[in-house]
Amino acid sequence: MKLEKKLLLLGLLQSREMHGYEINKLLEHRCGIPINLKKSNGYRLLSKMEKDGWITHKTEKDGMRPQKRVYSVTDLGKRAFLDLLKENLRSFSKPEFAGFVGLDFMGFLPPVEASALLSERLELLKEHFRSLDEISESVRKAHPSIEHMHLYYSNEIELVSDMIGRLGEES
Amino acid sequence: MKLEKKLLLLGLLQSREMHGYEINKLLEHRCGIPINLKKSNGYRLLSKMEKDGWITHKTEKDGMRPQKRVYSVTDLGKRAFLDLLKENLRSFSKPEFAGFVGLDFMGFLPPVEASALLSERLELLKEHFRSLDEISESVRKAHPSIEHMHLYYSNEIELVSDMIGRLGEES
DNA sequence: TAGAGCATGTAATATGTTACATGATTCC
DNA sequence: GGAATCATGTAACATATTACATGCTCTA
Repeated sequence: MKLEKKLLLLGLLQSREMHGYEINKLLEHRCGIPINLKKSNGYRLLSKMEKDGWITHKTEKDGMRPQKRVYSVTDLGKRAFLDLLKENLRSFSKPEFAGFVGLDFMGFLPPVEASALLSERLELLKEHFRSLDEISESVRKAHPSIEHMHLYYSNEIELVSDMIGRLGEES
Repeated sequence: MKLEKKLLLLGLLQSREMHGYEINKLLEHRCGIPINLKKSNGYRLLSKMEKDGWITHKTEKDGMRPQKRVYSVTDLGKRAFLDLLKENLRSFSKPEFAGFVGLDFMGFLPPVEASALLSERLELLKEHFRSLDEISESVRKAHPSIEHMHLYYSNEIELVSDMIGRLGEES
């Protein structure tokens, strides 16, 4: 996972220079970003990459606001970025579907209960889907990952709906 | 993630008693299991769950083979299992798609190169898909998670193929 | 007789999260 | 005047992987 997080940070910093807080804000809501990056982990990775010479920072100050460390990617970092990028495109990393584990054990619950629980889940899924769906056409065009996730969630919604339907027939 | 791993272990142990090595063998190849569980982590979780009173073991020995610790789920463990199961069905945990991160940065590479890398990836994807596909109809019927993953991979293959196609037109 | 498999784990390391700390500023 | 936001991080903890250790048995 770590490598993908570095790849993401290097990619973002190459589109424009940013400081830690700014990146964190960007990723915090992150409905359209395929991985999770928490605040303190973000800062840690930036420090690590700076120590490794992949990025450098200059200190900036706007008026009376706290100092910021504005990072930019070094030549070494750009080479590292390309290596990470190639590796990422070339290889296939099995995603983990933690939420699927329970599906195989639904038989342990009465169908009515399982159905109710899956309906709760369906609502959450739909809500998340809508947030992806609201992303503008132009942004999505430039971000194939969002298109991917969009399709994933629409299928997931269909599958869960079907399951609920089948549970209804059983009871 | 940890909770899903415990859920999985408890579920497996309720279908039949097993020892650590056996569970690990089962999950090691795991083309049809939605999460990863490495050997030493498996042993660790079993110890933890035993310490918490969720499972117990009896020691068995077949002939001259090493002793085994055969685990079974306690009443407390069964209750914990049901709680974990309900929580898993009810909630929606965003999967992370580490492999998608690079897709948004393809523009940093010449289309021909990106296309070649994605073709490598496509082969790996197809190979994995075939291994899922070989799972028998009856096993898949009993494991909705496999059906889910199966659909996921077939879509993923299509998307990556399309991308390669589009990159071909660009160059 | 060498290597794979059976069976258990520990130790060291890597990775990630949560809660906490700080101190100014801006908004209500 | 109090809460939210800006901005940085550290410390403690939680989780997971890798490499290593042990020692027996079965197979080629």
